Amino acid sequence: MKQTNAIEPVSDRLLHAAVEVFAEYGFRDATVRDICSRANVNVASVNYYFRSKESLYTQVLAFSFREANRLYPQDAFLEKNTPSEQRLTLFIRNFLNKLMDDSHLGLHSKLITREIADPTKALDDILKVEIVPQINLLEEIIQPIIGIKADKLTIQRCLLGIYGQCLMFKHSRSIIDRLYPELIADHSAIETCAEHIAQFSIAALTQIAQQQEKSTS
Amino acid sequence: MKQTNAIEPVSDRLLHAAVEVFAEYGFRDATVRDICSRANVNVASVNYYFRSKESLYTQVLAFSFREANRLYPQDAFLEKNTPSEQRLTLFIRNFLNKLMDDSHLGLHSKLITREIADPTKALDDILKVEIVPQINLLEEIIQPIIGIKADKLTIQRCLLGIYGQCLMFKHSRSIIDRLYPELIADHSAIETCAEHIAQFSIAALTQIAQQQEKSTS
DNA sequence: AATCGATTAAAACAACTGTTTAATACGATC
DNA sequence: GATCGTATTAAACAGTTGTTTTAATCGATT
Repeated sequence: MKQTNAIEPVSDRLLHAAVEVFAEYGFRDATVRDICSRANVNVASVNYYFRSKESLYTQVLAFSFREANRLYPQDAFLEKNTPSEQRLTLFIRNFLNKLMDDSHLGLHSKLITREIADPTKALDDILKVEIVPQINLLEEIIQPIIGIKADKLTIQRCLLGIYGQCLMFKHSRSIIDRLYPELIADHSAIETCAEHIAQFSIAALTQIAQQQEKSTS
Repeated sequence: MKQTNAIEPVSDRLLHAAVEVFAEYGFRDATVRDICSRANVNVASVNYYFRSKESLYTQVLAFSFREANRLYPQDAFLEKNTPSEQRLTLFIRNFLNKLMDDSHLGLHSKLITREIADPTKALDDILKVEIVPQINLLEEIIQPIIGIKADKLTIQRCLLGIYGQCLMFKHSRSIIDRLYPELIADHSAIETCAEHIAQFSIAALTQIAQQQEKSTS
C-alpha cells in the first residue's frame, strides 16, 4: 500500500517532480512541500536526499541540461562544410524547437530562461557550461556571412539580435499566447517562425556585410 | 523628530518605495515590510492607505506607466509624413532608451518586463493599455516598408522579431552584463545598439518586401 | 531471531509572510 | 480646552516557508 510509482527510487521521483515545480514557479516560489507531494514522498525527503532546496535546484538544472542535449542534439549544424546560411537556419530551428518544447521533460528551457530573467547563484555555472559554448557556435556560423571585416561589437550585436528574436517566443510567451496564438499553434507553425527568423537574419547580415564592404574599400 | 523626508505625504513615500522594491524583486518576492522600512513608515500603513499589497501593486504599475510616458513621449515618430525608415529608427531608439533607463523613476520597464515574464492578474490591463497600442503603432510604421502584399502572420512575425531584438537587452540583461558589458556601457553605446537594430530590421524588411514582390508578380 | 544501518514518517522548529487589532498621538473644530 | 475624526504605532494574528528532530519501520546480515 505504499507503491503506485514505486518502481522509481525516491530520489528520482523527487528530481522529476522538482523539474516540473521549479519550471512552473521558479526557484523562489517553488515550495518543497509541493515538490514532495507531487513525488508522493515525505517533506523531509528533500533534505535527506539532497541536503537542501538549493542543492536540489542545481541538480535539477544539471539534469535538465542533459535531457535537452539528448532531445535536441546539435550535430546537424556542426559540420563546417555545409553552407553557412543553411547552418544558421538549422541552428535557429533547433533552438526555437528547444525553447518551445512544453513536453514533460522539455521544461529545460523554461528553467534556463527563468534563471536568465531572475538569476540565482546557479547562473554563472549555466553561462559557462551551457550558454557561452552555444554563443560561440553561433558566432562561428554567422562569421562567414557577415564577412571578416566586421568589428567585434557589431558581431556581438548581431548575435544578440538573433538570440533576441528566438528568445522573444519564450520570454514573452504570455503576450504571444494572448495576441498571436496562431503563430505558435502547432509544430509546423513554429517551424515557420524559425524559417522566418532565419531569413530575416540572413537578409540583415548580408546587407551589413555589403555595407562593410563598401565603407572599407 | 519624525520628519526626515516628511515633506512628502506617507502614501507618496510608500508608492515611490514600492516602485523600487517591486521592480527589484517582483510582486511575489517583494515584502510589505521592505517597502515600509524604505519609506520609513509603519508596517500597517500599506493596508491602511492601499487596502492590500496587491492593490498597491496595481497602483504602482499605473503610476509607473504615467512616468514612462512622460519621460519618453512618443510624439517624435507619430507624424505620418516622415519617412517610414526614420520613424522606425526613432521608435526603436525611444523603446530601447526606455528599456535601459535604470534611473530612479525609470524602473517602469523593469516592472513591465517582470510582469510579462511572470504574469500576475495585472497583465491583461497592461496589455490593453500599454502594449497593444504600442504594437499597433509599430505595425503602422513597418507596414509601408514591408509592402501591402505581406500577409498578416508575416507582419506579426516581423513585429515580434523587432520587439525581440529590443527586449533581449532587458530580459537577458544578466547575460549581457556578464558577456558583453561594453555594449551597454553608456548612453551612446546604447544609442549605437538602437541604430544597429534599426538597420538590421530595415534591411530584413526590405528584403522580405522584395521577395513578396517577386512571388506574387 | 537478533542486530544494525538505511529509509520513512509525523511532528515540531524558527523565521518570515500579509494582515488585523487595539491603543495611542495628533490637529482641527466647536 | 474638550471632542472628534484622522493618522500612527507596537503588538499580535494566522498562515506558510525550509529545515530539523525524534521515533518508527524496513531489509539484509549475522
